Amino acid sequence: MNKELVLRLLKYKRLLQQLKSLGFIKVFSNNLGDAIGVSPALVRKDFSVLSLSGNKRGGYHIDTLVERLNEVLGKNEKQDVVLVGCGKIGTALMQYREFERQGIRIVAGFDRDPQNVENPTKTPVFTDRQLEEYVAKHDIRIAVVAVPEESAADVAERLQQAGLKGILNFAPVELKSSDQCIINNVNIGLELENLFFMVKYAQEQPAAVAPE
Amino acid sequence: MNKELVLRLLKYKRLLQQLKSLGFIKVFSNNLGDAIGVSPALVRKDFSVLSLSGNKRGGYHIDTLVERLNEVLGKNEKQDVVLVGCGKIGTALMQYREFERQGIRIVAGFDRDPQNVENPTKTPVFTDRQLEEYVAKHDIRIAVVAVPEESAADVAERLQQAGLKGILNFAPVELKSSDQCIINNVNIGLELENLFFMVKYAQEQPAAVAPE
DNA sequence: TAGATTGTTAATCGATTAACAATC
DNA sequence: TAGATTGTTAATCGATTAACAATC
Repeated sequence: MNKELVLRLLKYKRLLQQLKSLGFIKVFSNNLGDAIGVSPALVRKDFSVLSLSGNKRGGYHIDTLVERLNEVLGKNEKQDVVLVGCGKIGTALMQYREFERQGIRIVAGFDRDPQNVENPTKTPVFTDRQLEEYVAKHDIRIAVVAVPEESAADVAERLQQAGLKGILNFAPVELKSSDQCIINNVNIGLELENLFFMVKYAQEQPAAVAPE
Repeated sequence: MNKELVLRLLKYKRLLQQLKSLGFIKVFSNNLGDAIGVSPALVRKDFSVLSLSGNKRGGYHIDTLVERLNEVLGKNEKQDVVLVGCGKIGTALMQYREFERQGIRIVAGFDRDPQNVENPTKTPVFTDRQLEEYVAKHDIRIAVVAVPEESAADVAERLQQAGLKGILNFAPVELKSSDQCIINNVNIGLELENLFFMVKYAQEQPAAVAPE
């Protein structure tokens, strides 16, 4: 179960739910492959790993797929997270509609200086000194980190000490996963620099580029 | 030149600049490897691809590395971008300090409804009807997209029509690169769902997890 | 010199794909 | 039946790593 595979499964799931809501009943591996940008063979392989099978002629039954994907990916589990760092990015995330749509809820924010946080939402924002207590009390497993670069490493350390199991990190530092805690880094600046380079390079050497 | 390699090169560059500013003169492949989380062999391989060489005993000279990396990655090129969609995430990005630190500048924002944009910055926000004109006039190559899911596909289409070469997409839809235009998707919800799964899975099957 | 590190080759590894028999 | 699609195996591909000779 590597990250890429899981991301594909999540994409299948989203897509299938959409198809279902549009009234589709079945789907072929090449439809799915086209839609998420992989080969039909890989789609079939992924499904076979999940012991999902289709019909030799009629493709896959969407309901069955969705059901099994929910089973594997864990549908209605509690998905509560805390947000550490309520600056511009942080508060934007507090209002991010997509989270609730995916069943994810930011239950509390923490900031070094909660007074200064412009918080138009109902989510409470506490001083970061209460972090450990809150996390323990509410059995929080996952945190979103949106603090400045300087504080990121310390915050991550504290979160791991507090027993958190997963961190989604927006600070522009590459934090490393440990056995106790899995960290996903979203490095916006890096993505954009990468894009600049890919574009420049594609212009110089039209043939040699392999996006994604 | 695949994406992973470019990301590593960007990370080397950042790290080396930091080391340099701390007064370091030289560095070994295993220092760099540890720092960015890859094997020393890969570091040496990457450098050898760039025809960078070190000293059999004394490691690599930081100045030489930085110089060559700037050469390859294109140091002081103009890095102007436009922002399409000035909602919560969009305006947060307008104020994102890390961009200017990396020499990236958001020169203009566009929104369907510029009146409603809370814009505490000097960056002008225009109506999206002016997008094509602005982009042509200022020779903009790259756009950051932070519009709602529903509009993302249309906006991407318009941007490609307008001749943009690269898009960094924050809308929760997977947009696909074409020959004309490279698209990097940053799907925050997906990253977080992924994290939830990885954490759950790691708990269930401690041995079988491979983060990142 | 002895020890350490580079540079590079060959081996490994894992993921993806081609291809095709099975079969609806 | 003829045609299309699955399910799976073996081949391919590319990236990473192990290992070691070269050498400072």
